[in-house]
Amino acid sequence: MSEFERDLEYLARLQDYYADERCLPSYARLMSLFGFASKSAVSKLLTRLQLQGFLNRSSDGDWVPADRFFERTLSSEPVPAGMPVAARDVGTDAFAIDQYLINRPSHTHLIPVKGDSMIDAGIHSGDLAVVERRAIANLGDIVVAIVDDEFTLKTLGKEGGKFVLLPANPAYPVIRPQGTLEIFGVMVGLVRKYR
Amino acid sequence: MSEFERDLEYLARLQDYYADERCLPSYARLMSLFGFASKSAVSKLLTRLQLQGFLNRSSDGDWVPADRFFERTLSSEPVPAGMPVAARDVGTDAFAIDQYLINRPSHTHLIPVKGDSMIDAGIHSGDLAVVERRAIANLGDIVVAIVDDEFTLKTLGKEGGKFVLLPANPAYPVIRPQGTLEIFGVMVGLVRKYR
DNA sequence: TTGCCAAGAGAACGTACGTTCACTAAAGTA
DNA sequence: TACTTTAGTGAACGTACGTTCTCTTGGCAA
Repeated sequence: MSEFERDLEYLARLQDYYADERCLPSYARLMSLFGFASKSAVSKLLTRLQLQGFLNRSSDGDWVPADRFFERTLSSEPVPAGMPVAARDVGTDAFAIDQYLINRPSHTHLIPVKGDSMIDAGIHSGDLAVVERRAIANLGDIVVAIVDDEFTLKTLGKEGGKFVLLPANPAYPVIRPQGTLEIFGVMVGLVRKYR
Repeated sequence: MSEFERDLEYLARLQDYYADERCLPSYARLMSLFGFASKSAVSKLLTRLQLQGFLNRSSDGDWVPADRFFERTLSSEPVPAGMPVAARDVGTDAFAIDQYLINRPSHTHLIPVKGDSMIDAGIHSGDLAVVERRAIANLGDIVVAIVDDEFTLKTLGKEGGKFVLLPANPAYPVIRPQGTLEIFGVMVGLVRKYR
C-alpha cells in the first residue's frame, strides 16, 4: 500500500466521521479516530490531505473540507467483474446535495413547478425549482417572476429595450409585462424525484 | 417581531455561515455574527435554537446542526404579489432536499450525466443523476446500465421478449444488448445546478 | 409605580485546544 | 555498512475556547 493509499484510508474514516457529526473533529478525537498516539502525527496527516486537495483552511485558520472531500470513487463499490470504472461521483453523504445547490440558505426557496411552459429547458411539471431570492437578474437567467399574483418561471429576455419573459415551449406566448417586471428570485437549481 | 422570529433571523445567519464554512463557528465568531457583545448571550441563543430543534449536542458535547437546520422553505402555492416571504413564513413548508431524494444513502450514488441521449426526458448533460444501486428494475424505469464498460443512462424497455435500452432522443439508436443486460442501478432523482 | 421576566453584558475560570520542536523507528538507497 | 527520508511519538507552551455567575437594561402586566 502506497503512502497515498494509506492516506485515503485515513480520509475515509474522516469522511465517515463528518457524515455523522457534520463537522471536523478536534485533534484529540482525530487521534483516536486514526489510531495515532500523538497530535503532531495528526497535524502532518492533515497537511498531507490538504496538499492532495481534500481539506482546506478556512479564513479563520480552521480545517474545512474542500470539494474533493465530498467526492467518491465508484470503483470502491462492488462493481461487476472487470469494471475499471474510474468515474468519480459526488458522494452521497448526508447533506451533500444541499451544499451543492444552496449557497445562501436563508434566501433560498423551493418552488414546485407547474405546467410545461419550460419543458424545452428540461424543466418538467412536478420538479422543484431551487430559487434564490433576489430582485435583480441577468439576461438569460431563468427567473421566478410575479405576474398576476402568481409565480411564473421563465427565462429573462429583452425585446426592444424592455424585459420580457420567454417560455421554453413554442406553444406558450412570450410574456410582455406592462409597467415594471417584478422578479421574485433567480433559479439556481432543479430537483426532480422519480416515482 | 416575536422572540421566535428574532431567533429565526439569527438562525438564518448561522445557516449562511454554515453554507460557507461547513462548520459551526466558535462562540467568539458567533458574537460578531450575531452582533452580541457577550458570549453568554450566544450561549443562551444556542440553547433556545436547540429547544426549537435546529441544533444538537454531539456525543462529545459540541454543537452540531440538527435535521431542521437543513430544511428549506417550500412555497406551496402561488403566493400573492408583494409578499415579503420571510424565512419560514406562513404558507411555506419545511423541507430537506437530501431526505427528499435519498432513501438509502449507502446505496445511492450521484452520477454526472454526459451527452444528450436523454434530453427528451429532461435530462441534460451536466445534470447529476441520483442513482440507487440495484440489480433489478421495472420496465419504464430510467436505469444506469453497464455497456462496453461504460455507464449508460437509458429507459428500460422490452422488445420481443428481450430487454432493450431506449434513449430519449430520436438521434440515438435503441441499444439491444446481446446476452445479459447488466444493470447498475435505477435513477430515482435528478439534480441540476445553474451556473 | 412597582415587580417580574428575559435578553443581553461583562468578567472570571479552568481546561482542552492546535502548534511546535526534538526525538525515535522503520524503510529505502548508495 | 552508513546515510537519508518519512511516519509517528511525546512533551511543553501559550492561548483561545466554552461554561458559569452576577449584574444591567428594557418591556410588560398588575
